[in-house]
Amino acid sequence: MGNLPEPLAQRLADSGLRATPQREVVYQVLLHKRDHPTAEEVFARVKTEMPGISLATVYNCLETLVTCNLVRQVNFERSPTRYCPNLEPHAHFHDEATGQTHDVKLPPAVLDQVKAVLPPGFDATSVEITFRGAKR
Amino acid sequence: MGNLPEPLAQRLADSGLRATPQREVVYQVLLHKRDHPTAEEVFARVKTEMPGISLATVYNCLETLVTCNLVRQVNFERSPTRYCPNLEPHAHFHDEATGQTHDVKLPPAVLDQVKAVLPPGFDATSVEITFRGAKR
DNA sequence: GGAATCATTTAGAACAATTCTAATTCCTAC
DNA sequence: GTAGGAATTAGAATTGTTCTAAATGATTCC
Repeated sequence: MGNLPEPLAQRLADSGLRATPQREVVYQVLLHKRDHPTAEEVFARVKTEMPGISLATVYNCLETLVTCNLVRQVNFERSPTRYCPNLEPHAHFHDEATGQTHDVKLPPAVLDQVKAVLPPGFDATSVEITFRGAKR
Repeated sequence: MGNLPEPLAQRLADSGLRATPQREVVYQVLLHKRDHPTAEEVFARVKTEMPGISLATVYNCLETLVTCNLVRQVNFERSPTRYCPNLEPHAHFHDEATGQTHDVKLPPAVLDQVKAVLPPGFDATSVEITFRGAKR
């Protein structure tokens, strides 16, 4: 609602951006109910407080918050699905410079360690590990 | 888990499906150049051998191969991007029954172990770990 | 061997999520 | 206050994928 937890204005300013009402409301909505909403869901929630806001603005604000490192996108970037016939357990390394995806061998011990972070009651059928970065 | 062409007919039969020329060519194309192609790229490659094939069929074949566990999709399921204001290092657990996404705490030691699987020359700026399964 | 049945393929339309465009409004500095 | 950049907006456009309905192909069962 009205009050912003100050990181927002500060972080935006650091990036040379303004703290607008729309950005504040979008950020508040994300902080308020942390159920990993989609852009459409954020839009619906924001509209109850700011009925005039547009979907495009919600997308813009989300993008801004992501670039300020205040918010993470879970399903990362929107690119076509890729297919891989390698059935061994492996991670993927996505080279942001070239757009190429490389397989990275995943030792069973590491995979076990990763699976062990799940609290009781969480039964995973699959794990996906994806790195992004640049390859020399 | 060999990569010979033979498993194809067998795996398909196991699932009550037929080994059609289209499915064979799509699978061959994936085996032949393992650069994680998109559906469009597969389509382009397959057309050189089977000019009449349609894009819809390529999508169908890829889906079939995925359900037979002969191929993995890298960018997983096609659903809207989700946003998360939790900036602590954490993994995500996607509950396939409810569609909900939960944060899972990621101890620094595990994160370090995971980062250590990268061969020299791979500089990662981020890692994303996603589980899928069901929560009791 | 021929009809009945079912799987598969196909072209194109439909769809959903997102991004783009161009016009407008809003700030912030001079 | 006015110029200039930043942000917002509605709606169109784009992209990747799925759906639909018709045509084709393979199997089964007499």
